[in-house]
Amino acid sequence: MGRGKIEIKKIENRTNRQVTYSKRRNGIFKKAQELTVLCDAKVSLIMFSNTGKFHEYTSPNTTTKKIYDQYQRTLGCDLWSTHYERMQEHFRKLKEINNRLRKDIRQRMGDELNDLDLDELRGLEQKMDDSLAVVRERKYHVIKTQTETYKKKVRNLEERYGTLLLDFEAKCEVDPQCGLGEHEGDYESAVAFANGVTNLYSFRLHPTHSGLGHGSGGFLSHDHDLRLG
Amino acid sequence: MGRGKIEIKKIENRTNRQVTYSKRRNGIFKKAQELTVLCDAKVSLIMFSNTGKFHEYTSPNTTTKKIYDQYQRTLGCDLWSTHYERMQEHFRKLKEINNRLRKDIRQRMGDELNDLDLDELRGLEQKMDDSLAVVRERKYHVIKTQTETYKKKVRNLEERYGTLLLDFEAKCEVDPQCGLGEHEGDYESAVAFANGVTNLYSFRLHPTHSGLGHGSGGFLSHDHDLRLG
DNA sequence: AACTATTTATAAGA
DNA sequence: TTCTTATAAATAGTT
Repeated sequence: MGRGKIEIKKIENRTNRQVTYSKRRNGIFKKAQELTVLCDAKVSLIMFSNTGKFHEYTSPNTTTKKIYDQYQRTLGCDLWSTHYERMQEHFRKLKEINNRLRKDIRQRMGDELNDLDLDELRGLEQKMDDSLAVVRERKYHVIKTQTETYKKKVRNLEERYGTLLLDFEAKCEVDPQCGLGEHEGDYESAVAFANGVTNLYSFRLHPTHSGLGHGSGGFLSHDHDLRLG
Repeated sequence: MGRGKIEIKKIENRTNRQVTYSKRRNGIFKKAQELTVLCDAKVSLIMFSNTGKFHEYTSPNTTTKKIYDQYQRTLGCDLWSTHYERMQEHFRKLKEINNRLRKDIRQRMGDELNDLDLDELRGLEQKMDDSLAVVRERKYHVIKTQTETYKKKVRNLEERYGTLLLDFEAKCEVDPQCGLGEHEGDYESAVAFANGVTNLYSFRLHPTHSGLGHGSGGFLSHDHDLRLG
């Protein structure tokens, strides 16, 4: 219908194709609208041009979604249903796992023990006992590591302080006027420092204290708050 | 286009409407197909007649679902997207909860303790210790209950057996021919049964056994397998 | 379903 | 793009 008959095959001229698309698109939309009115039909017409441009016609009194829902009902579902069902299945599994985990935790917390029989209770107790041992072990390890670290720091500081003190003593012998009055008689402790003899240091500075307590045993007691830093 | 011009309004004659629907439907489908070829477009055309009959045209090399996906992408979501996104959000939350639960369990099992500091370790230990106490308590309770139940059953059976024995003795006195030879001299144990004196029964029937052991203490030991039924 | 007189759509040109 | 118009195509009413 036009000045000349055309063959139904892709129009190679870009402009021409676009013009034809535009014209025929309007033609189809008009026909769809007419069909809707004349025959009281529901139509959903979605088009994407070669260039990705989108146009649609949907009969009044309905929506694209409604038509698609009806489409799916008519064809006995599809489109989303498989995807949807897979999601539902995934949900189901996740929830199941979740519930198992929750139950496990609740049992390990001592709730919800009522449906466990004696064997299961003994198994649970055993597991928890083992796990508790691991946690204790780990805690002791952390305490030990921290203690060692601080011991080393203290020793290092003591040594450096002792060395400094010795340097001062030496300097005072050469120049008696250097005036470290308040340190007189500290030579002994300075030597001790230099050798890292902590107990002497502790005893001399705080004769009423029992020292830092390292190596005195019992520091692994789990009721003993040993935060060191 | 036809013998006469028609007004675009619903055709009231049912047959006429149906015929027109059929003719024009084919017309639109043909136009859609031509558009697809001429302009290299993608078309999805879904129609429901007045009577609910369904027809569709979809361009080759595509599917209704593909076109709808593109449709939604183009319109920036809709139709399913909100639902879909809600599902995704739900998924995310479930997974997160799941991971928290898993981590909690792993820590309670003694794995993955490395990122806990001393305080957290002490807290965990305390929790596990408390929970373990609850589990032990529950186990002891189950053991106790089971033991009590079986004790009662044994007592009840003893009593019924004893009563039966007494009845027999009485019957034999009235009719000495009743011939319970193998039970002669059992009167004493029968009375004992009737009074529920288990130890006597046990002792007389199995003089080398120490009885059922109830009330002997130590049966609450958790290393003692006490399955009773 | 086929026919066909007419209306409508549109290809090509402006 | 849009308008024009000659012509192809669609189709309303009829058979």
